[in-house]
Amino acid sequence: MRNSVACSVCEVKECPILQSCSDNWIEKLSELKHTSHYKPDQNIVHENNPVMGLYFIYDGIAKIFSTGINNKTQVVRLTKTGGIIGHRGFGGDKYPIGATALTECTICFIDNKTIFDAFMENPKLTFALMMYYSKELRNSEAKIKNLAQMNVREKVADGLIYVNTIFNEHNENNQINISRKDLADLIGINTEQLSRNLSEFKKENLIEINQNQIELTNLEALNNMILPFQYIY
Amino acid sequence: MRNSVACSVCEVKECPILQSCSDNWIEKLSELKHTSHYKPDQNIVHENNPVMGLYFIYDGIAKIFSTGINNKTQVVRLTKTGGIIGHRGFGGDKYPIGATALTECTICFIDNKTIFDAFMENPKLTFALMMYYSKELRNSEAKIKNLAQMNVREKVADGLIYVNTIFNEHNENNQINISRKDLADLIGINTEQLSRNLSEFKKENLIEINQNQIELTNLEALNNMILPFQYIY
DNA sequence: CGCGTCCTTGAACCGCGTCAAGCCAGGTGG
DNA sequence: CCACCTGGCTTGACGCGGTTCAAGGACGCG
Repeated sequence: MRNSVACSVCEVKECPILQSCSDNWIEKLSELKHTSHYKPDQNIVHENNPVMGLYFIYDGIAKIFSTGINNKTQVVRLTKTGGIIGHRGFGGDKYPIGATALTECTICFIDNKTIFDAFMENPKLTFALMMYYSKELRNSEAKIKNLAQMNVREKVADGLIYVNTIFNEHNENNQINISRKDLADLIGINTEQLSRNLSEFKKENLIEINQNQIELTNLEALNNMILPFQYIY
Repeated sequence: MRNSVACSVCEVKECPILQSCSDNWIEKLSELKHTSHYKPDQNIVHENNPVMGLYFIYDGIAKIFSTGINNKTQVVRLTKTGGIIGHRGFGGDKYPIGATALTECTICFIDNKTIFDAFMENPKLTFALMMYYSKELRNSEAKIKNLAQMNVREKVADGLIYVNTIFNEHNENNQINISRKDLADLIGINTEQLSRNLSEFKKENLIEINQNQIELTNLEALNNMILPFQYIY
């Protein structure tokens, strides 16, 4: 179930948050953690399950969602290598969200007690996680404003760019591999509107579609579309 | 500019977050902090100003907002006694939001360096603030789902209840004193729709309006209206 | 009294969600 | 190999909800 200690240490050190710990705590965490692999579409966290601890993503991309009235899903965000899942539930008793793998994922789980002890003895760890929260909160509130003020066309452009930053951090090829449903749930619109707008974008040569996979061929134009929203916080 | 030490200590201790510090740090903070008073409508934090530190609300209610495209304001949340302003900017270089007093406010400011040192020497303080972030994040994401899934009528009910929890924590009289504009900006709709829906609520005896001040006379009915959204995270 | 600000109400327009049908690719079984 | 089914994607038509525009009322202030 758990890898050799040497390898585990290496893994913990690769997590930007966890490496804020002191050396002896990194070793400790490497022994106490629990690493698992997930296949695409596999469930990582079930909605409303009791909070058991935190999940640190070593590798892969996952969607975080929450199910609303009449089973309408809202994809809250995507998260990937270096990200955390379950921190929202921290301080509450149930995970307010569910998480599902979008790609192959390697994820490390650390239980409540262990992580709590680590916090108390590693101020830098707590501080690092606090900074993570701070960033998440800014993102979340930016999203509130976007949802409230953008029209559908702008939301689609915004969503495409967002997904692209997750899938192609270093602008590899600007291809994104995500289902229309997930994309629509992320943007907060229905799949039909999404389809319509993607078709328009295609006509305008902003994107290309090959067997349902979207390629952003004119990222700049998409960016310009949402520019007015970007720098006004 | 600063009160007697004794009184200051007392103030710091009254802040639920700050009292997580060790005794000597509480004294230290009492000396280094900077307390100010604000009148209604007075600005506390300007949007896009550089981040100088954190504001802890000793007393009063403030609105946190951010200005979007063509000066459309989004009121992100209200905050009151015991709350924090500016924590969103922490880790960034500019405050992503602005803050304005709604009532008379007493607010204590602690600069970046001081609070950072406090974090490093008081794990419990960092942890307490992290929990505060965690809660804020849950609220923020609940709001995302509400904005995406509620219709206007439900949004108004939700907004009224929210404002009431801020103004009347202990169900004093269920009267809320906030302008239509602020309420509309908080809910994410325009003032006209707000007016219409308030008029409807009035007809249905859910609220009463006396010289523009709203009283929630049937809180239960309002709660039932948004019940389906409440327990589904 | 006149003016400005905030709130309310009405009417018209239109963006977006919903419903319905068609398309396409992949999988299964005869 | 073809027939059929299924699930995801696309496109069109329609109607409702909500935004916008415009005008009028209530109230405070000089």
